[in-house]
Amino acid sequence: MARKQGSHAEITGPRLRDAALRLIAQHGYAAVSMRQIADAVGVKAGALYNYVPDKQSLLFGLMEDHLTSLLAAWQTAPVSADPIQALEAFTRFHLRFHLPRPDQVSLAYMELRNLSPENFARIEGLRRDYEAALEEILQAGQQSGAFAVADTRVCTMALIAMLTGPSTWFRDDGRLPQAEIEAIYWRMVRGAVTAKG
Amino acid sequence: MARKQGSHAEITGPRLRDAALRLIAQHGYAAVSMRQIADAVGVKAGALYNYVPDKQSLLFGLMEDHLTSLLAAWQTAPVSADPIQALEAFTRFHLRFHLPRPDQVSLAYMELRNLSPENFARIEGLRRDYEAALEEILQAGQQSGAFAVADTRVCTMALIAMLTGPSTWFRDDGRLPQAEIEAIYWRMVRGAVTAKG
DNA sequence: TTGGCAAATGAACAGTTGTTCAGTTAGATG
DNA sequence: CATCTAACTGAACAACTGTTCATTTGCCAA
Repeated sequence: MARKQGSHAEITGPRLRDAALRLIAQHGYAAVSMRQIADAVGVKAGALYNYVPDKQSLLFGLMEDHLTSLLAAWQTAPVSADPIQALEAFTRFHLRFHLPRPDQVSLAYMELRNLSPENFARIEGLRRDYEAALEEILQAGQQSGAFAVADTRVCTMALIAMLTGPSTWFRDDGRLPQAEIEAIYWRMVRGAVTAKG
Repeated sequence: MARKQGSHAEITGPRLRDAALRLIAQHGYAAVSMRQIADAVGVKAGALYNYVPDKQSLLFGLMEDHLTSLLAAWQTAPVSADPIQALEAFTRFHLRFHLPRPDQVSLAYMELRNLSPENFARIEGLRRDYEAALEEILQAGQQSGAFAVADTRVCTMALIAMLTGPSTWFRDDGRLPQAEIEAIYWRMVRGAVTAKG
């Protein structure tokens, strides 16, 4: 059989990406087979190749989509000339964007090693662009005297690692609501960059 | 051929674990085959089963070794009654233990999902024991008024995520020596827990 | 009603997977 | 020197891998 009802391309395509994202986030790229993904979609393995040229492109597409939409969302975020306000905006933006997307975060951080060299370079470039946004805020605050940061590069890495952590364990029905998570993390971020040496 | 010189068991065993650790850290558990590991050891795949019952036990053993030696090392670390000093000791201990062991850190954080349920529970228990050490310090400091921490559990996760980050990118011949990394991170940690709300 | 075509199937391809085990080898032991 | 045995090989197993493609299906438009 084929095509049980109406045109399927606009349904199977997104379903494929959804299933792949979920399964890869759960078990890892190498541990998930195209047949498992096809099963989750309700289709045979061969049909997947109507939507994706190969498994590697599927992974790359998921990671690229995540990072480009992250950067696009950041572009529309309000910027502040005040470094403290800018850093708070970044902190809250980062949490609000990442907490509802644990699967994408998982891919972005755990599947880098499964990208081909060319694909890795492109994803890494996008990630650097995002990190640069934070580092610019830190540099501005350092120059204005608002922050006391020993090394903006290291501080960038430290803050992003800290702020990305909760997407591993945060649950909507968990002990703390998202607003409180935001408040807790913002207080820690502010302290980390304003501490006098 | 077999046994080219002397008894091999005490040589091949550790070499197996070394090769497996390195390869799994680099490519991931599911992406590394027993034959690849055997190649790195200089042996055929069947020989590995003289040292390990199966692939899953190999992964579990590597992770368990790492976490038990982490906990053992922490046991011998000096404890301070002063929360600030205790937190600094933990910070420096964590960095000193993890920075030279990037492969073990990679396994401990990325391969949890490849453990069988029983093995996962045991590894997760060890990790909780370690996290508890930090949380106890935070609780003591909160009660004594030395720290201003909104939630010790969240703060524990945040600090460990931040402090484990550098083992991804730190290099001995990198821009900053380990002592400076320690200083930078300790300043950020101190600021994060002492910031007034 | 007919033809066109998007969408999916099912079989096949050539490798690879973890694991087992009878057989081989070479160093140690008597 | 003969024997023992730890250590390893090589082959085999059944299952699974990503990917291709001729074929089939069933909706749509003419």
